[in-house]
Amino acid sequence: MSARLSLVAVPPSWTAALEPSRNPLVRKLQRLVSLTAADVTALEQISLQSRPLGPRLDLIRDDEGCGDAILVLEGFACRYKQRQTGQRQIMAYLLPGDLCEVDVRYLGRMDHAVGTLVPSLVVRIPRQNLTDLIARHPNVAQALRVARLSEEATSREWVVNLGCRSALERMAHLFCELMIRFEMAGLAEDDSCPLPLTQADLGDTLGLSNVHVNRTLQELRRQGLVELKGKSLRLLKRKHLEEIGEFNPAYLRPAESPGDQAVF
Amino acid sequence: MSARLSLVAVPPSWTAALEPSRNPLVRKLQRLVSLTAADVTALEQISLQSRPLGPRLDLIRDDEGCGDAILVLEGFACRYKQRQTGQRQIMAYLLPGDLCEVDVRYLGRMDHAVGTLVPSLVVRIPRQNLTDLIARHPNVAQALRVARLSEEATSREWVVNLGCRSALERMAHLFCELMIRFEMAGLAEDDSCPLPLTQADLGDTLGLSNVHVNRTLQELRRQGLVELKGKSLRLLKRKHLEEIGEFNPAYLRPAESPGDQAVF
DNA sequence: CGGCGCCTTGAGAGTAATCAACGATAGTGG
DNA sequence: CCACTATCGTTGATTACTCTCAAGGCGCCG
Repeated sequence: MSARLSLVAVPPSWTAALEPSRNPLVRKLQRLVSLTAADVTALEQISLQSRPLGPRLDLIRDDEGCGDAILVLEGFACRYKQRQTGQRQIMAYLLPGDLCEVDVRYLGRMDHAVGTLVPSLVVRIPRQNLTDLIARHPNVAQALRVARLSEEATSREWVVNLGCRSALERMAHLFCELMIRFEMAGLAEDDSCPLPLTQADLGDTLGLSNVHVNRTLQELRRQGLVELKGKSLRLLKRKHLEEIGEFNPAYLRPAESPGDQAVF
Repeated sequence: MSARLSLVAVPPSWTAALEPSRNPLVRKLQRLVSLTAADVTALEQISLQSRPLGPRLDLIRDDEGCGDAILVLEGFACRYKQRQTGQRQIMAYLLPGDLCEVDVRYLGRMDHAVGTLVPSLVVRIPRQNLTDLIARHPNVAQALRVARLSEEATSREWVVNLGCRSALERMAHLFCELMIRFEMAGLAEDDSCPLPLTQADLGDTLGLSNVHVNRTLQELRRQGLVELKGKSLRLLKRKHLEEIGEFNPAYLRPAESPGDQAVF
């Protein structure tokens, strides 16, 4: 409905391709490659079968054999592993616009789960639909490949974060990363973005206890670096925060001048 | 030379495709998909320009803009990040048979380095050669995609390892992973494989100090779980070790019945 | 033989975990 | 509208895992 209103409000010369889409997947991919109107329509088409889900709901279980992909449109989901001890480790966040491919077909059974952290709007995309989309829309295929490179790099960054940074540094790095990712999905402004996670969720992400997350957050606040209230995060001294976390956004953003085609 | 001997020893009906290759890349990919003789020849062809390199040598620097891929034939290399503090975190190992694509063309400058840990035999593959190989050999392309899924999963496993496991558990998990990876490259037998790393290298992998690596190793030895001497690792109680590390090899091995084509 | 790199060991410090309790907040039902 | 309850956030005290610093030993290579 608001989409139609804005169509009325803007000059009629604006085409669908130029019109900024409300779809976070479209917004994200448009930052990676240029998409045609047909590409955008196809992406919006595939996002139609969305379902609202509650918090803490599994989308894919550890032992499940399904090969569907998951697209998050709103909310916050994650890949995570539950240990026998009860400990949970979050391996990756799925923000609005993130498409989560599941490798179960090639590497045996799933060894981790995918689930929502907060109430979310997600689409389950049958593998065949995704295959068709990619076959018919080479721009989209290319954009998805680049997005995947970024996901891989993000995973490696998390290894570094967990492996050799202190609690304060880890949290600073995570917050800087989240801000950029929300910005790329068109969901952040003025150095602030949604952060609906609990401190326990952050702990399971950063490899810290919830108590220590709390104290680390207080330290960040005390230093006037961040503001975190009402499920919203604001970076007050972004440069400083980036220094603390040794954060370099190169792994999240496309190169200035895109290079060759991704090979595989 | 031993290759020619075995050719003599086996029935003449064995073709080049059936003859087990000495090339670790071929051996690895053959476990993922079936390759034709032409596929094998092409892979061996691309491995010809190998260079022997000393230990601790950078193959790709942090700020380098090269888009070549790196193939390790012998030795031990890694992706790593050097912090300003001097700390190093290893993000991934490159074992014989591992092909390391560098994403620099899509995501700005390299933000980490790739280098040898010990004397190694590596090939620098120009991007164009890799593109050609993949275009002409769909089986190889498919195998490389599957191998990449496995690398991604490995990265996520390392996140879990660093995020929520104790020193002993981490090390147990890493050793189990290494054993399987060497087995897939045809370089392990009887639960033992090469491990030419120093304790400092292990520390930079596991997020532990070299002192604590030493003590953790002693504990594993004391419990009769592993034997580590002369740059060779042997798992004495593999099942037990897998339990300690909660190790599930699913992420390293292909599914019993391969599924559809990888999508992108 | 000397030097260097690596492994080993001891002592002390520190970061973060655990345990426990209390306060704040929000959603629920009477 | 308010009490009730559950979840989440906060705080203090204690424990422990791991780090840092320091020194000595061992083996290897020039």
